[in-house]
Amino acid sequence: MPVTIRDVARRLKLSITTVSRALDGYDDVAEGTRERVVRVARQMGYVPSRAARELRRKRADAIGFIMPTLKPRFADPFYSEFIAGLADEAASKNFDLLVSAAPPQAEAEQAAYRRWVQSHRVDGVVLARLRLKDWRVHYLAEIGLPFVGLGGVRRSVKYPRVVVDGDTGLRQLMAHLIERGHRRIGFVSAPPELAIQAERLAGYRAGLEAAGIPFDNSLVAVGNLTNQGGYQAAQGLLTRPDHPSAIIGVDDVTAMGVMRAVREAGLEVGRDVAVAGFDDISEAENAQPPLTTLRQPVYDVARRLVTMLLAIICGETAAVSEVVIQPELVVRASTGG
Amino acid sequence: MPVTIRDVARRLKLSITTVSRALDGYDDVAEGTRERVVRVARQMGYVPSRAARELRRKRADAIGFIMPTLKPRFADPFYSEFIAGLADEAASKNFDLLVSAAPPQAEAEQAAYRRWVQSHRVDGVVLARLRLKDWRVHYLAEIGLPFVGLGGVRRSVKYPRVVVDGDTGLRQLMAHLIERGHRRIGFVSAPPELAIQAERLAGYRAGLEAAGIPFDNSLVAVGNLTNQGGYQAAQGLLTRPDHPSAIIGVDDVTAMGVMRAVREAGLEVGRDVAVAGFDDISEAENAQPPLTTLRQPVYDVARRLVTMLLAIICGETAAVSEVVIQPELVVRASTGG
DNA sequence: TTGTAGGCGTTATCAA
DNA sequence: TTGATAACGCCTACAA
Repeated sequence: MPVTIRDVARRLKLSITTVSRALDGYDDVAEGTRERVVRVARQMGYVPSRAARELRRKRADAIGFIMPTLKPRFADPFYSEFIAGLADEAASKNFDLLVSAAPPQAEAEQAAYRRWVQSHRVDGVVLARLRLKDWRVHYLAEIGLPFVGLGGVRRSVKYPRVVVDGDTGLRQLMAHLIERGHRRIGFVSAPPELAIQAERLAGYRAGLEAAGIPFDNSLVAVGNLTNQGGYQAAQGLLTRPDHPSAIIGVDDVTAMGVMRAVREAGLEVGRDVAVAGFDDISEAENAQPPLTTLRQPVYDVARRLVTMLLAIICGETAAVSEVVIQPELVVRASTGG
Repeated sequence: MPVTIRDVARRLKLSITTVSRALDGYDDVAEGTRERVVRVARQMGYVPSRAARELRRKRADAIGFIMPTLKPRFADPFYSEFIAGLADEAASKNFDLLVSAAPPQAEAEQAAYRRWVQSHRVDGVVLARLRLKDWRVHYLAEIGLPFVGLGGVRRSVKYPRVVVDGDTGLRQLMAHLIERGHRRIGFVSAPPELAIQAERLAGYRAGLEAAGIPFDNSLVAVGNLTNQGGYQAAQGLLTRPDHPSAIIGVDDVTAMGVMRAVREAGLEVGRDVAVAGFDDISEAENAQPPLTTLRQPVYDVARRLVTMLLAIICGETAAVSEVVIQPELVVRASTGG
């Protein structure tokens, strides 16, 4: 049986009210009493019951994150780092992190969010992999559950977010490739419904335009953010006689698949075909050849998101509602660096 | 304001007792009443408050997992898949998964576990990356919080676990390499305090013995389960004139670092030096050359662990307390396959 | 500055 | 088969 606030009060011959207030740092408690209370409470190993507190305060002291998973096998390295960031920042503020998993846009995804919302299990959620039309945004806004998003469209519903500027990032990357002499640059995209896709494709197109190169739709192949998807899409691009001399993957995982396709086509990455990605997962640096990419500070972004979310939950209506982070172009050998 | 059990009772002109019992499926409720209760409750959108239930039942309906992280950057692909498995299985049983992160053996790790334990935030925890002497095992056993472990020593305290048989796995891998003609086989280990390390090293040694090759301690280099660690350790092994003709990484992440070192030494993986790992993370398959490894069904292992844990929590003292899973040798080009 | 008491939404005990 | 009622542990008006 854990020690409760009553036990502490009894021991001190004080009321539970006083103990409670002393522990919570109210200023209407005599300094001497507060010290005694704090000392004895700690010594007795008192820890408030979160269930009771939650019931009373109607706050779960927890936030949630639902990982977008694609069966049967899911191991996007992005998310382990992301979750570590969420967890660390939440813990530092004495919040817990609940994690669930669901395939995007499936019924299971709705069920997962609803489960938390309806049972008041979390005080807020972090959204990742936002879609251009995302039911989650409308749903959460409507029911009034605090949430923040990693990326997302700027037009529609406004919500607090951290945006890693894929548009600008891709312009830089394009400039880099064009400077290297590439004119036919392929792009293996994400599913079109994703916000990052729209943003990064825009950057890709802007990069072409800036160099006066006309956009050629046949150089864009659709992937699915997996290695396999990147591989297949790149194969399509490479089997053509006039294949592109450079291919950008919308993320690193995709780009790794692209590299595989290039090699299997009997071409050398970095010499015959330049390849680049987005994220800078650890795999990128250790690839052969190392992958040029746009680095995204995933861990820090995650912490930042939690900071923003907790500010909302705790009622500090922070003015900052959109943080834009510039990805860093990391040039490696895959683009002949 | 969410609808409570009182609202449902009032609407039905029943007592909250009856409603509660009807919803929980007790058999002392008239069939007709139960149907009405269930229908109306659903129609009113009633969802029990988890906080209240938790307070009353003294069960959190949640399990916890603390990711072992190494700052400043953490992105072990193993854990995103692992967490997906934990989350899916937990959700299917209507449990939530709490995730935290802490560097192994640091003070923060103790703090993280204690936080959950003392405030009764979780009904049980899943342990990964067990150490030979692991304070967590003793701590949890002592306070009586249910837990299960992925791997771990067999001798000491008994606890329910899933073991991926690294010993047998490494024997197979060794047999494969020896059959390929390798006699000088290096091993880049994990930190010695880890249980998987002891187990896999034992398999390595047994493999040597089976072939009548004497154990040479200088062929074992210490890594740290990171790419960088594998890289540096392998460098040490490769700078010697009589370098090994094959090097095993204690896990895939390590092996990827080994491959990098081999290439940088001007040698070709698979031809000059064979490399193999353990886990079969997606990176392994897509590596250049693809990495021979021992496949571990991470997602399924995670689900299994949760199943075992929930059985304990729910009082079904399942007889099965140790599940042994055989890893599958996947031969790829990195060992000249 | 401290204490009394009511209630958060459930479940469980005991009567009816 | 159903209904009062008492906890569970905490917070917070309000009273002293």
